[in-house]
Amino acid sequence: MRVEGRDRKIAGDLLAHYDVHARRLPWRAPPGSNAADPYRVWLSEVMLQQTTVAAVGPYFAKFTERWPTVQDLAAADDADLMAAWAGLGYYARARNLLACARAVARDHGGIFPDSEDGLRALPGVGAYTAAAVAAIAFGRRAVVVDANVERVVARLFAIATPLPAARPAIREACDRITPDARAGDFAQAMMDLGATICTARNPACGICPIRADCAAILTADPAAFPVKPPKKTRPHRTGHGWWIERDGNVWLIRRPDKGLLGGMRALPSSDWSDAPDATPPLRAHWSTIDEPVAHVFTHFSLALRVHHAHVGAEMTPPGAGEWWPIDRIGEAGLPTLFARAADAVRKERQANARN
DNA sequence: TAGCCGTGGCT
DNA sequence: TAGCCAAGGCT
Repeated sequence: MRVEGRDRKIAGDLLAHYDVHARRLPWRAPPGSNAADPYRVWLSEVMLQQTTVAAVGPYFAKFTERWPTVQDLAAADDADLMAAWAGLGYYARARNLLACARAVARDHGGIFPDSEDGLRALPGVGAYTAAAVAAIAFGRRAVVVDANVERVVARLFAIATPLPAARPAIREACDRITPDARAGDFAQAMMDLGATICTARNPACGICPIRADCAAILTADPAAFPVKPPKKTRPHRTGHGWWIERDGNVWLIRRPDKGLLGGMRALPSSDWSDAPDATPPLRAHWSTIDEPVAHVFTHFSLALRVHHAHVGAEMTPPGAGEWWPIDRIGEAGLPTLFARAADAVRKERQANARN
């Protein structure tokens, strides 16, 4: 697609602004250098999927220190990697991250493919991530459309069609304004703009570097773009979690790879339904913590009732699992729901000790 | 294709 | 406070 006229001006103005105001982020090459490491770009892009820059920061630092190259990551132990990801959410990303690193190491000699198509074929790399890595790490011209770009473009051209029907038009418009040179900087500039100025709520149109070319700013409510469909209400569910303790250890299981919190260490638990099975996994003298652990997932909220019991040295719970030292529970890599459950047990323990 | 899949911060 | 939102991918 040719870039000309107004479209060329938009990219020029945005890049000029970016040259001065680009956010300094750990996964970005220093200004003026072309040293973007594909491994770090890919890792950051996966971590940033549906996740804020602030949340990613410490995880990116931890991962790149522990696994500096894609070969190091490919050689990682599955459980170690899942534990390192614990708390960041969307755990399929971590499973795909490992599968992708191993594919790059095994099938590509440890070198990331430098084309969108090649990247797109890797596990966990979709249209957005393939375009972003191709542009940012390899300087390819690629049309990079994430939620930021979607918002910026929808406003720039006052696209009134509701999402997701507007996506083809948004992508076409983004293609038109994407320059042949510096496509990676352009993509990052668009995302910076969406994150800091053209925000979802209360956009700072007064300081926007491309406000002169924005159609939405001429409307009564620029923030009304893009038009979004109504959201469905989130159902509430309940469940039961079981803290089984023996000799200073707690019984942890590994959840199935697919589904909620897939592949993560966890307490044994019921399903999350309106009428969860409250049958304990073994016979013991059970106590129940008064206050359920409240947790909100993407598509439902949960109240987890936490039960705890001690068992004898001869007792092993049914199913696969491991005894984990309670004083090192922080290293188990529990997802947030179960980390909170463990915390609730610890607090109850302390309260009882005072009585 | 629309539902599934985490978490924490902000308003 | 309850909902909204964040550099999406998979099925």
